[in-house]
Amino acid sequence: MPVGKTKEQVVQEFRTQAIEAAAVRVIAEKGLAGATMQAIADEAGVAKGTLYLYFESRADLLQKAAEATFSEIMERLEAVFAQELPFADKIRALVLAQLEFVDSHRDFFRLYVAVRYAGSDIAEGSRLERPTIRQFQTYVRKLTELLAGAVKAGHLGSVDPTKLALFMTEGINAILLHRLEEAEPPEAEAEAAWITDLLVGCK
Amino acid sequence: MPVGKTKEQVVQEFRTQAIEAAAVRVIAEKGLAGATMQAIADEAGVAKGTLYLYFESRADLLQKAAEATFSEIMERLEAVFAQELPFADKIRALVLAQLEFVDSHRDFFRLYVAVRYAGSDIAEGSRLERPTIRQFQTYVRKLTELLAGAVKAGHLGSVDPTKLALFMTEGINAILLHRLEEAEPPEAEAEAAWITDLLVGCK
Amino acid sequence: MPVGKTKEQVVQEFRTQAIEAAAVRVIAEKGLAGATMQAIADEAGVAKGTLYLYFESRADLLQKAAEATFSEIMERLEAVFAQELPFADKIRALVLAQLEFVDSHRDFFRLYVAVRYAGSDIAEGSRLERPTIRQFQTYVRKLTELLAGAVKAGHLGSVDPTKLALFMTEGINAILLHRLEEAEPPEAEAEAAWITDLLVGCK
Amino acid sequence: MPVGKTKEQVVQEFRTQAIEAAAVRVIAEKGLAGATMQAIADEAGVAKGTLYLYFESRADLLQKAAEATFSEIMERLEAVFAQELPFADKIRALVLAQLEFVDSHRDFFRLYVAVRYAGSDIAEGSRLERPTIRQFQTYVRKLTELLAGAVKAGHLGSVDPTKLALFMTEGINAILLHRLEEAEPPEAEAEAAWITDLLVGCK
DNA sequence: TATGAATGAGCATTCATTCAT
DNA sequence: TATGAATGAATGCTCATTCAT
Repeated sequence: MPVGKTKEQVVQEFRTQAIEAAAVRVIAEKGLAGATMQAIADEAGVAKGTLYLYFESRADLLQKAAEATFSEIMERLEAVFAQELPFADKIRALVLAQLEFVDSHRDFFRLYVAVRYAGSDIAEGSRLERPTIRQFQTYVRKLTELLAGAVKAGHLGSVDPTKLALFMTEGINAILLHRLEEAEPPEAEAEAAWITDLLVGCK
Repeated sequence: MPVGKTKEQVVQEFRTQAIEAAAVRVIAEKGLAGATMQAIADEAGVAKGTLYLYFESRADLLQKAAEATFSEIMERLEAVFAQELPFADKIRALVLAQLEFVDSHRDFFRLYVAVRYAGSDIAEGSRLERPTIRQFQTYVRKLTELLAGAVKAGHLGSVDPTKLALFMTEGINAILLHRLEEAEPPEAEAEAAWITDLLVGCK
Repeated sequence: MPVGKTKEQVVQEFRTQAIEAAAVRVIAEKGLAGATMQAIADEAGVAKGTLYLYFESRADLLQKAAEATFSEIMERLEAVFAQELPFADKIRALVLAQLEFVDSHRDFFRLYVAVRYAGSDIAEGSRLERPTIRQFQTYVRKLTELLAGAVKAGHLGSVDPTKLALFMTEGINAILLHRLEEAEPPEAEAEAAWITDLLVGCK
Repeated sequence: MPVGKTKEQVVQEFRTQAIEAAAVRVIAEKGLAGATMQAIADEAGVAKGTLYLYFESRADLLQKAAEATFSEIMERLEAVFAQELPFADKIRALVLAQLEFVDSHRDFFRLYVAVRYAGSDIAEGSRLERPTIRQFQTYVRKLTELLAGAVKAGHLGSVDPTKLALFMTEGINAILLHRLEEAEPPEAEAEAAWITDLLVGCK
């Protein structure tokens, strides 16, 4: 196994991640418009030109930074989906996973919002592929399947599972955003509980 | 009665509104970053300099455009709040009002999102007042009061009404956004019905 | 004599002078760059467009305003030149006239300076004729003649009278500028006396 | 010793001076209002954006350009002040230094005048420090001290030394300006001689 | 590979000038 | 004659991107 090559790849990957993380921090602090290449380079402790060795353009960098961060939370959610759990417990676990992630990654949300809602301000038009959105859609699809199963099993009244999935997702986001502004947010578990009750307590 | 003066005011107001509407369309089409003064002027069919006769700056224009659009929907929602209606019907009416507004103002949402989530990219820092956000908060407060009453009256399980209000609001937004992308969205009434059931069917 | 015509001319002239005076005040207060057409129109209490009924362009307006103000002081100096006076007394009278004019027209100097030193910022290139400079040159010429006579008569050492005239003129300006910044400038007579002594006391 | 660092500093300083020199030439040719960033960049043979790598703003650039040029002549004058010379010779040497400087820096005067008289058109209000004016005042103060000593020693009649210093300075400027327009100006020495006689020959 | 000086297209904003009323 | 809304060229400035070192 060619160790040199591997070492290079490791370095490459490390740099890439460090820059993406820097971008996330800058967006969190200064907003999307404040996330200039210079600001990101400064935060990452590299020169402006270096960014172009790892990313094609600003849009590409922001895109990938978003992707990376999304991947992190998606991984956790996938883990929950993979567990064998009763429906209500699964919902609660999903909500909890999101709450905990946001609690420990307060920077993340600004980026989330930037990508989710100002997408075309990042990627020129809707020309570029938006893997981030695809990740989001994957999540929604899985949630939809979960809900569809629950409807069939009689755990839920008969609603369009896709729409309920969307409704839930954004509703949870609202709570996440609200938590970010609360001085002392309640325990994540308690919060997950009432949200679950709201959704699952309905017949 | 100074008729001349009135005429001027009418023209002034007309122009102001036309420019605001143009801004909303541009934001809808090109995003916040694409809403340059030139683009807005072109869309409005006036010269760039003319914008500055009616607005102090780009931030002011975007702010006012957002305000104006928000005011339109808030008016409808206020009307619903003012009606004497059973709780469930009121919720349904609120949801319906939002659905109908978005159905007939497809441009609106991009602006809504821009203001709600990228606010600081419009107004430098939080220096400028953000009346739009205040309007939004007014709505949330009224909804909160409505929900608090319902909790007290036993129509709802015991949840934090503020959080439920936020949850509902964003959940509804998700459905609104989804409708925008649907080729043939279902009847607004049907949609309002299941959302209401979801929220109110819980005990 | 066609009275109507005359009346119109009187109004025309009155307006012209009022606008020129407004321009002088604005320059005094805000500097040359701050003397926009709008600012001048506001100060004059007329609409922006009206300025173009009396002047061809901003350059023309500023030019004429300068001319008018220069004419005022030139008139006084001409009167002194016309008097029959011994050399030293004439010099003293000239200095005194300038001191008194500046004392009572504090706005004037800013304009003087603007025209004298930033000429090409008023008139595009040096394309436009500069009557103001001509007025200034007329004054210098007359002073030169006076000095030439004094040299011939032995009242002065043998210097180039043109250069002495320029030297005097700017030297006096320095004193005028300095007076503008003094809280309680000395009597104009006293000032005129030492300046005259300086120039005439030389053999 | 970090040679690399030094090299960078040298380049930095060289560029800075080249741009300042370009600014001086543009002001000399087109006046203050014509000295746009584009014009200065063109004259310097760099792109517009490059100017902002070396100067914070247009005001900063013009300010520093003025400062640099002023420093050059001030250095020469300081050298004269530092010499042990009889009063009259010192005056003559000061006048001569100014004449020679202007003879070899014909562009300078337009800038001098711009800074001296239109200062507030360069720096918004009196917000920015005006080191240039301070340099000028330093010169006037030193000259004032020299003159005060001469009055005490009986070389001059009893005049206010400050005012005489101002008078001299501007008077000399007039001669400098006049020289600029003369096709074949006389020897600088001869000119310095009569000016000195004028000032010192008075008792 | 890493740098950061240089570039220049693009932006918000101002203001002299025009012209329909 | 007087107005001031409309215009758009021009300005100072920013920042994504390139490239010589």
